[in-house]
Amino acid sequence: MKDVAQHANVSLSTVSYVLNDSGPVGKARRARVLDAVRVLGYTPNESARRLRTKSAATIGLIVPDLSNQFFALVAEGVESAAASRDALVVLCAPEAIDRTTEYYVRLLRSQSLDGLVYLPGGDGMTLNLALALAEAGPVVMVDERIRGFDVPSVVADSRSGARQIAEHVLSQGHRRIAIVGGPEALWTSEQRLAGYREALAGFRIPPKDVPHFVGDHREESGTRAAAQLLAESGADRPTALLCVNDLMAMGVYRYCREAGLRIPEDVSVAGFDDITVAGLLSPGLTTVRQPAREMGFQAANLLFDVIDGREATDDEMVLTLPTELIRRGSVSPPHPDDDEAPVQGIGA
Amino acid sequence: MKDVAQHANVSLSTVSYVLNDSGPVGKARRARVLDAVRVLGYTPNESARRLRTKSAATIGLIVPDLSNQFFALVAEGVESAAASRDALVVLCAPEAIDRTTEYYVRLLRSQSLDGLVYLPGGDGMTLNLALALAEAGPVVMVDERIRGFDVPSVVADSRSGARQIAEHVLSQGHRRIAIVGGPEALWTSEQRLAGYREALAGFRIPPKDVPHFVGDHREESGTRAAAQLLAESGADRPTALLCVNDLMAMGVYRYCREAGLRIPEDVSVAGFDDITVAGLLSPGLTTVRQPAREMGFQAANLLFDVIDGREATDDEMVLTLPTELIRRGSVSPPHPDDDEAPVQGIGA
DNA sequence: TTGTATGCGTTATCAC
DNA sequence: GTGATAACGCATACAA
Repeated sequence: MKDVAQHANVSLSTVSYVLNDSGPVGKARRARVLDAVRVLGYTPNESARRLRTKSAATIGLIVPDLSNQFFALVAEGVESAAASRDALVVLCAPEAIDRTTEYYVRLLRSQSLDGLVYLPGGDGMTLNLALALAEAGPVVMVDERIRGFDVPSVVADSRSGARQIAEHVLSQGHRRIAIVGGPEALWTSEQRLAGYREALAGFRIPPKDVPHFVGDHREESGTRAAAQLLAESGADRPTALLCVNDLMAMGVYRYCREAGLRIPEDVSVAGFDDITVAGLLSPGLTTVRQPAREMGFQAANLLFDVIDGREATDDEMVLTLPTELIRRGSVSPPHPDDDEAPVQGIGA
Repeated sequence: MKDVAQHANVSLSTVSYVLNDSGPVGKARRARVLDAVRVLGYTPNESARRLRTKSAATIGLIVPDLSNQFFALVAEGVESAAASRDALVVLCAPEAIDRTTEYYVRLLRSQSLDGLVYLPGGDGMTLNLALALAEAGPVVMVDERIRGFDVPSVVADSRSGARQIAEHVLSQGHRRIAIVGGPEALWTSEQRLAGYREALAGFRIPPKDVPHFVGDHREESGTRAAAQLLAESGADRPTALLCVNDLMAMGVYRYCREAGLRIPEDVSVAGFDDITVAGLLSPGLTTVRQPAREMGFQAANLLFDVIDGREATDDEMVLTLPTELIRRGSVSPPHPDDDEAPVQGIGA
């Protein structure tokens, strides 16, 4: 920068002025400076700028698991929003190494990140973490909320989505339903459960009659769920499985394939998320679409608003994006005559 | 830090010394400093440190598309390696906004990133970009290489993987094969093509007899490929499709489903990557597994080696990880009697 | 409108 | 062993 000033015969401040037009400067001089910048191939040193301004034009993104396409899409949305504002995104995928709350707080402070987009994973400790984080700097949450602690957040309308898909399943005639849920601490798990239950209640089915498996959102956990819920092949076996995400529904598919159960003839399956594969499974997975990329995008924008002081930080600001029921082949009316028991009857 | 020094009754240099043990310091004083750090909750200012040391403990990751699970896994690997060395990863997903070569160069320089892991996408301009980048700082490539310009890179053994899967298909009896390729500029496309051709040559099938569609690695492109390659239902219609990645194979599945073609009865399909969904499709997709996470991990480690001067930067250092053929249901012997023409014959 | 001077929080080079 | 002190590259209050 010194060189630039010299090359343009101006002082350092003048250069600084034109670079951030933070001060008035004559046309001629400005041109000279710009020229010098180009000629010398000058690139401002962001580290110095940060040190001086305390702001980094950089946000952090905490995401549990990039191999889950839903999360990956949220990440893309965040990146995209950041990019459109020339901000950087530093990626934190805690899955690999175990990071402590302290780690993130230090990250936020020591790197002088402007803020954090926080997409809580499956584990616990989210509350403490969020608390500590929000204290250390601006934080907005995506896809999840934490009860009792209101940071701004953008979520999808899980509850209504869950209600819709459950109603769809019920309206097909299913009455023996089981739920493959997510980690109990999560707001989304709770919301979707609530949505399911609303629908169930509408059909006068008491919660006690609805088995509930607690999964962890991963495929393998869906397989375990199916193994447990579909094990007994008696008349009590559920005819439909409501899964709180597509990955676990895929796990159910896997189990069914291995167990020789047909979808949807033997059991109907419903998912949540509408990740790409949902449409490619056979049969296609009936699910609820969440606008993943959009959620990430909005979340980042919200964060920038908070950072720029356009929103009150401690406001209980929550953006709820609409979900959409996607009907495909994995849900059909139940076929009682395909159940083992009746089959025996026929055989007799 | 000043506060810490004061609280511990030592000078700033002493504090600095204990914090990076970059100098000898008495036990008592060291203890006092550490204590003060804890009490005051001191967090070093990384911006200042960077300014001073010119090193950021931060690398950049350029990745084309996070919604492709293969890329997402590579990203996870990179993140994981970085995390284990307490380094940060800034994410760049160029898909969203169009970034110029210049942008990345400036990124590398102005943010004083220590280096870049570069995973080229589908588009062109990779050569110029890589050139400019490598000039601006340490760069290692993952999954791809650029001919004529040797930066260190870690790749999977695409060629041998492609040969294996093609041989598998051929050994099932297929002779009318078509290829769903990737962007022609990419090294992987070329390698896989070469692998296919080696196998084909082994079975005395001239390249001219093998239709070749140029895709872009995205699912939709696979659908188009299938539409084109499988359009004519005559005796010339290929009985097997070799796809250079799973996403496009999924596109083929989609086309087949909509066109009423059965897999593998009417057409066998082979993929590449072995992303999660490959095993969940019906029938399972026969494909070649690439160690995606491992590739990212190794790439980041290689980058750190280069940064730390443990490897010659301009060395043609390339790490080739093994691939593995995964046989599932999407490839079976051809069923000539299922072809339309013979069917007519039978009907007559 | 433009230049000068100071400080941001660290590290590193010296003397002590 | 330890402590002053000078950069690092930039932004800005203030003087000119």
